[in-house]
Amino acid sequence: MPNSNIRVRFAPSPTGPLHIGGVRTALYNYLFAKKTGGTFILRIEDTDQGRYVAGAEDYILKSLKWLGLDPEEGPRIGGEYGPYRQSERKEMYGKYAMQLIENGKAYYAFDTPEELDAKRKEEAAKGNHNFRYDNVTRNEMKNSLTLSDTEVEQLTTNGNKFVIRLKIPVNEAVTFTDLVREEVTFQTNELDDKVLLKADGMPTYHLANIVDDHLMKITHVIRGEEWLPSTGHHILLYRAFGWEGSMPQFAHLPLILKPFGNGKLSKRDGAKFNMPVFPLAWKADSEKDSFLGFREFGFLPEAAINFLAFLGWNPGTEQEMFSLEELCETFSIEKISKSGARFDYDKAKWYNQQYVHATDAATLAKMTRPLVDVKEYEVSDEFLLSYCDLMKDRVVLLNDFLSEGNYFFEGVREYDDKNISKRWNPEIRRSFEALSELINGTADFNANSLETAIKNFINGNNLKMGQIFPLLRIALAGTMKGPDVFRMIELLGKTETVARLKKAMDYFDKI
RNA sequence: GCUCCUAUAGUGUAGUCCGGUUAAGCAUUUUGGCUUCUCAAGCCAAAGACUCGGGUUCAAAUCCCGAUGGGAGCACCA
Repeated sequence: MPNSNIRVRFAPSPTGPLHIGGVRTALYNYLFAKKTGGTFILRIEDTDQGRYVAGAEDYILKSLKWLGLDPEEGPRIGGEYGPYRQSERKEMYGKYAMQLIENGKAYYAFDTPEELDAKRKEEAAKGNHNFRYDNVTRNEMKNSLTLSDTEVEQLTTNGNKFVIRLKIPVNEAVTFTDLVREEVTFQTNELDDKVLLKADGMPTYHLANIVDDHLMKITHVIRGEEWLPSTGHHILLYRAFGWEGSMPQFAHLPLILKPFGNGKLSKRDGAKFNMPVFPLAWKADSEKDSFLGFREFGFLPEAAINFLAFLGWNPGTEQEMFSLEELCETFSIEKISKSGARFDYDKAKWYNQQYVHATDAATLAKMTRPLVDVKEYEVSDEFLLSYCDLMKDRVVLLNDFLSEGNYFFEGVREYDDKNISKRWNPEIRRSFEALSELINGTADFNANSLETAIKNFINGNNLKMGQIFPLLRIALAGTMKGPDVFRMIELLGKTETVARLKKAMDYFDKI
């Protein structure tokens, strides 16, 4: 149960997969709610029927779930302020729009999209490239301000199409205090008469958003900076409704910028730079509209959260690792930075590595299991557990568990020829044969006793470590890289180790 | 073009409100070293920044003004 009246909402539009900027907005809303003992609400803003994408709502819910950002109210969850899908609230918006018509804060407009388009082109031809439907131009357009009552009467009945526009007052200043940007001012003369209710009877974002935030008793609107320019309209709307007294406070978040070059991070940047910009995979009809997510790239949700939290916020201390719970305790809007943050994929990977290192092998094994199964490797849980324990220090992304030690699962596919030919000779071959015997004869088959036995063997035969270990490693793994050889041998097991040695010796002879 | 927002190393940021004890801290990245059978990890070290120009002041990254750069918005999309 919430123990404060603070209510925040995350209000995505189901037009496709939720990008990472949206996820961060959700995160900050969630953190603020938790920090203040308030309520985190999910509202689906699906007022544009043309842009609705099936599966998008599902995707949003799944993404929040994966990240652990569970809304307390929302579609499929319920709550006392529902419904939480705007398409299901359609009737209310019309009613509120009418209220503004009646008190003179809004008016009917009958200009068709085609007419408006033509008007814009006409103005552009005259050199005026920013035609606005505003407190000047509305006097020469087709609307209830310029037409006679009878004409308006006719045009609004009999199923004629019209929109309702907000009547922006002339020559006023709208000032508000943004929680991250301090005082922001807009001149009403610069604001256009936004459409509130579309010809299809659906509200635009502006109307639906204000009505719902009011009805849902939202106290703080935490959203992306792209909304800052329309906040003037929103405040005017609150005023028009007479709701200014209970208007929520605004906090506009800095944008997430492209990792390289200019502009804000876009969904195409993921494919372009081979990095995830969505939480989960999204499958579309076409290849180019399908994307992998943080999860598929091998990120732990905790790491994604920690990384995202620090993109535009920091606690002001030197602590960098924060669990979701710790973030809930530490988060504060005052610490949000004002300027856009570049998407730093290196830092994201670093966070993941830290989390992988801090996670116990059993948990990692559980997460690696599906990856192993996809590859159709047949390995026991016990093997996978030891494997994860052995390899986790050299893993950055979960998928590295496969690539870094693929030789464990599929045997050696390729030997490092160059490093073999430098070292291999008949004398060493005899040592290897003896070594193979030794390993085969080791009763207590574990890394420690193997180490003692093998080192004794090397010393006892006047050999040097450098003559044996590199070749031994290549024989078992194909490469000079990898974890502790003795632990490798232990994990491979006696039979497999001896078999690999035999195969390797035959191969080495041929180089 | 117009409106609004913003400006500390390659990147993310601390410090800016309440000017001096910090010729700027942390992390990442890069480079080098230690460790080690190798590769990682870990540890140590190095490199690297107050956008510019004016002012105010004994003193400015910090206050004021201007310029420049960057970003967003300007739909019957959200």
